Amino acid sequence: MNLPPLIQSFVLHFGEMGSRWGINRTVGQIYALLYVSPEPLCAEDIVEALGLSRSNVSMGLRELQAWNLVVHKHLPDDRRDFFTTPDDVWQILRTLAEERKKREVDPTLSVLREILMQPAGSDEERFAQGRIAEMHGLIDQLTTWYDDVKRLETERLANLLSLGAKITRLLEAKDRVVTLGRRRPKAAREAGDTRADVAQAEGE
Amino acid sequence: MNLPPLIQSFVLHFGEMGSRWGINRTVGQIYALLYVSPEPLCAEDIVEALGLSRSNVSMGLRELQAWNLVVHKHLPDDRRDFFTTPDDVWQILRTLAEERKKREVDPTLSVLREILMQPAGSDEERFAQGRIAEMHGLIDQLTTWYDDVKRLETERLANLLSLGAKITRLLEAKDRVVTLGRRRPKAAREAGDTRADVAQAEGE
DNA sequence: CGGTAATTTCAGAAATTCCTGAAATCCGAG
DNA sequence: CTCGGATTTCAGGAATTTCTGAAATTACCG
Repeated sequence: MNLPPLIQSFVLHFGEMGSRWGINRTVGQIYALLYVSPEPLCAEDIVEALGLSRSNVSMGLRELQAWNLVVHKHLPDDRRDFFTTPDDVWQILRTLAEERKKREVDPTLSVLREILMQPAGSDEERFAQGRIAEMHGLIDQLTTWYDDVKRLETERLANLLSLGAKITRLLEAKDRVVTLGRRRPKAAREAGDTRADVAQAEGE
Repeated sequence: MNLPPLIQSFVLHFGEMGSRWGINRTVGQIYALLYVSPEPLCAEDIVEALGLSRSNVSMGLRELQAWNLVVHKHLPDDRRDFFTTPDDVWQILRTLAEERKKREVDPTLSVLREILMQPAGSDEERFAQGRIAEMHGLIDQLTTWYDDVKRLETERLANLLSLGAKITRLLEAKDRVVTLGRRRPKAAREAGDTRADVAQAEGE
């Protein structure tokens, strides 16, 4: 590996973390390298920087493409493929979440639903179904929330997070806030909420 | 493996998912089994149900204990160790999040901070530091939000999630809502927010 | 068409992770 | 202290995952 020490630490740590989250270490390293590079890189650049075999880099890039994590660029008058990451880290996070949902969460939900449809032949099985239903409910709520939030642009998403704290305090102070907007007609919501709406909804 | 088919599918799927998220397959299976069992199980029960070696089960349970994911029970007049999972799935999720934060997220933040402290010797390194700073910012915001939310009891956490959707609409309609409470003195915040506070803060 | 450079494929080697059985340790009871 | 059941440890074998080099494929160019 032939990199400035500062970049090398990042690449190595990122690879390490990747492998703890089920992502192949070298794929993580490739991503980290692309992430911190000012210009798009071609496969050969990556081979030189990380000291991997050409074929390994090829497989890694293909993996990253399959995850939509990488942007493919063509320079004019150059047949090589160049790659970068998106500029916006929030966008990267969204993509990662989306892909993992598609590959792992959604299939899990349908497996759980299938299990819940099966007839239980014993108390043991009935109990298990109860537990599985709880888990299904949890995942379902989380994904519903996620579906809601994922479309937000970066800036709004960041805002929502920093707001999270304050909403928390509201909830602690006053349970009824959760009825916010729940019984108001669709048309009114689409017209845009205002501070008055908030106060009104809370007061219901 | 010697289990009712319904439970077996769950255990197998859970093990499979575990392994995709960096958790050893059999550890995942052990957890799944404990999760759906109405009574605490001892190591020998697990050996029989899953067909693993006794030592493997021992290592798996120790791993789960290290992650705080398992509840240790002692029955009177029985020297064996029995294990269950917490009843509340949200609590399980919290524990999982907490442990992963401790082991992976926090160390990552400090590695990134360290990298950001180093003097950059080239433009390349300076650029990389900029990117790393963005990533640090992202993780930092997420963990701040998480620290805020993690203390919520189960019911409130569920409420917050279902609220997420509606807050989103507020944000879309009206940016200014994000100033909510931002410039109010600490004492006022600790006294607990009220609707009037919200309206006042927004009006600033 | 060849020629050439880039990329991909894939069988097997290398590395890593996981699992096991045998032995060691622990611990309460007698 | 000794016995016996429960649990843990750990070296090495098994299984899985990752990586590589050689060969194949692709695609552009003259």
